[in-house]
Amino acid sequence: MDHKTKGERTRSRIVAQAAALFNQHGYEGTSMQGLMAATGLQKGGLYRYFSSKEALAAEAFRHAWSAAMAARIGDIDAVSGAVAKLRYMVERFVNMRSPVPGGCPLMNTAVEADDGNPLLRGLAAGALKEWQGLIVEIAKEGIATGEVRPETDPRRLANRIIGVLEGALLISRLERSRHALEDAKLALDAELGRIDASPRVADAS
Amino acid sequence: MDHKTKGERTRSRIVAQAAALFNQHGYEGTSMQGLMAATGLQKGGLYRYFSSKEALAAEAFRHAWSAAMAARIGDIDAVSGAVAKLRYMVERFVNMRSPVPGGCPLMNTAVEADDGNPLLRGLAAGALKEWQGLIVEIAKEGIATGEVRPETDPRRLANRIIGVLEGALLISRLERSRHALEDAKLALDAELGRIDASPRVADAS
Amino acid sequence: MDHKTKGERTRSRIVAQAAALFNQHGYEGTSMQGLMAATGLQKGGLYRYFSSKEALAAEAFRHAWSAAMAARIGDIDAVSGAVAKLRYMVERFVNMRSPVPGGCPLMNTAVEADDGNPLLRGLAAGALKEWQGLIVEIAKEGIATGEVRPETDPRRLANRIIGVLEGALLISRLERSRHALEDAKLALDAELGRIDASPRVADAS
Amino acid sequence: MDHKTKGERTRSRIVAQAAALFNQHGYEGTSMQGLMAATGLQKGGLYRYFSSKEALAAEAFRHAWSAAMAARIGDIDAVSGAVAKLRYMVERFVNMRSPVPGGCPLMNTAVEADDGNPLLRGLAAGALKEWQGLIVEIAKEGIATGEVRPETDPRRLANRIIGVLEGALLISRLERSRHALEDAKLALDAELGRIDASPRVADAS
DNA sequence: ACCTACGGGACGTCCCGTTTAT
DNA sequence: ATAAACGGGACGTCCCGTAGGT
Repeated sequence: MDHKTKGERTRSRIVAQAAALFNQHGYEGTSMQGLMAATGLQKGGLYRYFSSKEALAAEAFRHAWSAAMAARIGDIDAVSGAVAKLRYMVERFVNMRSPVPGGCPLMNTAVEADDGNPLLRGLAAGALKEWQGLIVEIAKEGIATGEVRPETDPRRLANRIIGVLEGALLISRLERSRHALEDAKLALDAELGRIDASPRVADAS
Repeated sequence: MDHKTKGERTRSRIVAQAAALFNQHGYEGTSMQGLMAATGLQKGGLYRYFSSKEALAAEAFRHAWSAAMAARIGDIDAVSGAVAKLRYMVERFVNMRSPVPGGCPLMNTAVEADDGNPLLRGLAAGALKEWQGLIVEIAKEGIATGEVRPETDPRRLANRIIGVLEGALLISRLERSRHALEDAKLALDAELGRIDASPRVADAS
Repeated sequence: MDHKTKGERTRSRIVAQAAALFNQHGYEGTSMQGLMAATGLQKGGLYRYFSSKEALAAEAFRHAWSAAMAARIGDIDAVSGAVAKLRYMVERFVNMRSPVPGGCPLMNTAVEADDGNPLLRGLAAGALKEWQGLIVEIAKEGIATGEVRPETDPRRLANRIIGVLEGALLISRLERSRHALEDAKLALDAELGRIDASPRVADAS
Repeated sequence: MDHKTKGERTRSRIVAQAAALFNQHGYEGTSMQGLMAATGLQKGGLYRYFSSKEALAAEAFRHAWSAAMAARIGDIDAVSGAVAKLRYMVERFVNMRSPVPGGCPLMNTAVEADDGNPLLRGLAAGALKEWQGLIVEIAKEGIATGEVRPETDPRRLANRIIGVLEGALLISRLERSRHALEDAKLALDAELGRIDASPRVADAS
């Protein structure tokens, strides 16, 4: 089925291994030497597939971001209801450990590249847009079906969720404790309850 | 009279100028050469005051963090009332431009140092604690005076405020727009309203 | 075909450019920084080819000395007759401008290295020997062919020529005038006439 | 009689000791540290007497040069006859060991300062002029008294003597042998014989 | 005249990212 | 895909000459 040539497999492997390094140590903090050690290839081998360290970093970011998004989305299509979908997403973010070591690639890349590398900055900006779009889409659908209060601003909601999660993640990383993340989940759950337009018996109790 | 020696003045100047560089480009992304250019000193001048790049970075972080905290605290003592103090703090965070270019030193350092430099990581962790402590103190006082609802958890409140602000800042930097920050202010104001135990006519309506 | 690798070309270029600097400013007076500026290379580039400043200075001296000797020898093989050869050599010394700026590498290096750097001193001593040897060879041949008076001491003759030329060069440099050198040529020509054993009509008059 | 204050004596001592260092290692090759060690004073002590390293080097050169000249002149006034005076001078140059270690200060300074330090170069040029002037004076007197052939050019004679001596000294230093100097003496003696206008019985034989 | 403070800039080592040859 | 060549530039140590304070 997915017949990949040997080269393609090697390339994928490099990207995955590079993603872990870049996400942990940053672009500047990752050396070709480190990449060689991690991939088991020589410099020439790496340059055969990627024209520069930056090109590899870009690819690695794309990889890390899809992996992160996949982990956060999970099997969301199987969840019914807009608010439930959003709760599901929050829950995944809080409880899944990062599929790529080093924390959230979006935060990592945004922070390092903000005053420097424009290519990576652009990729991070795009990633943010993608994540926002996803939430906006769900919210819009919820409004359309009447499940979500119509006065809800989907874009603001997206930024709210993303901001609260990323902020909590920052604190959690620094404290090496999950408390902040779990508190954030509680808060977001409450907030999502407030935009829920469907009558719930349980909540009233 | 605070007679500073020439050396002390030079040292302070180095720290301030280094703080800007480190905060913008990160520890790895800042070179001694860049520091030399920014300070107008040569190697000898720099290493006379700091035993290593890391030592200078540490001092620069402390400087950047005090500056950031000072900007966020402003004249908070002149504000009366716990909730008002917190609102004031949020307002400063959202509306002050960073006193040190490159954004929030806490976020920058935390992200870069998390999987690497332990010294800087420690400083960032300490900075977070300091900020949390400040908020906790205010909240506790508010509870003591009866101004703040007694069921409020000061620590959670602190993380909530910090997390929301930092998360919104991340988005704002990536979007190069103040919207996310301003939305965060609105949300936090509302939330602070909810922990306010003092009877307000306006709120009742 | 003499395919030089890129590195070999770079190396040669460094040596030639370094020779000019060292010959003008001496070993102590030449800095790696100056060499970097002159060659357009950075530390890494220089130290790839030479293990130390001293090693580079040694190579540069060898280069400067060959260039100086080549200039002084010129097309001496085309000149017939021992005395004529010597006159030719003197004439070249007096009239050629130094192929490497900064004057005679032998004098420069000898003076600076005499009470210091033994490596360079040794090279200078070797260079002197080489020059002496050249003159001695010519003189011996002249004696063998009967062209030069048999009582001539080749070694003394060599020192005489070299000493007079170098001494005159020293004065010329200090006076920034060619007079001393030209007077030295006149004197040496007369002296060479006196060791000439071949019957000359002109001389007899 | 020559009551010097303590300070004046210290100053003279510094100059004498510095002269030895500068003459051996050159201006660049001599460090303040070395001067401290040689004089037994601290930096502050040195700077009390001389405003800079260069100023001290200048003074040191003047001292070294007078010492050298004094050694070469010796008790020349007691020698009668211009040619005899010149022979005497040559003899002193060849046989006296340098009163300041490191060889002839004129050659040393001229070579190092030629493409660099203008102050020292100027002093060396002045020293050469002084030496030339001395010889010129003697030659002129000789011509006036009829002892020296009238067609002799005093200036050329001076350069001839100085050049031959300095050239021979250069070779001698490099060979660590007195041969070149002694050969130079022989040659100069012969040459001085040739400008001698007074009838000599011995020469005629 | 000592001693320390001050900032400059020397030389050197090591590793970086890239290119090339094979 | 390896491995060596290439040149860039990082950080660091040490000593330099000078200035002040005591």
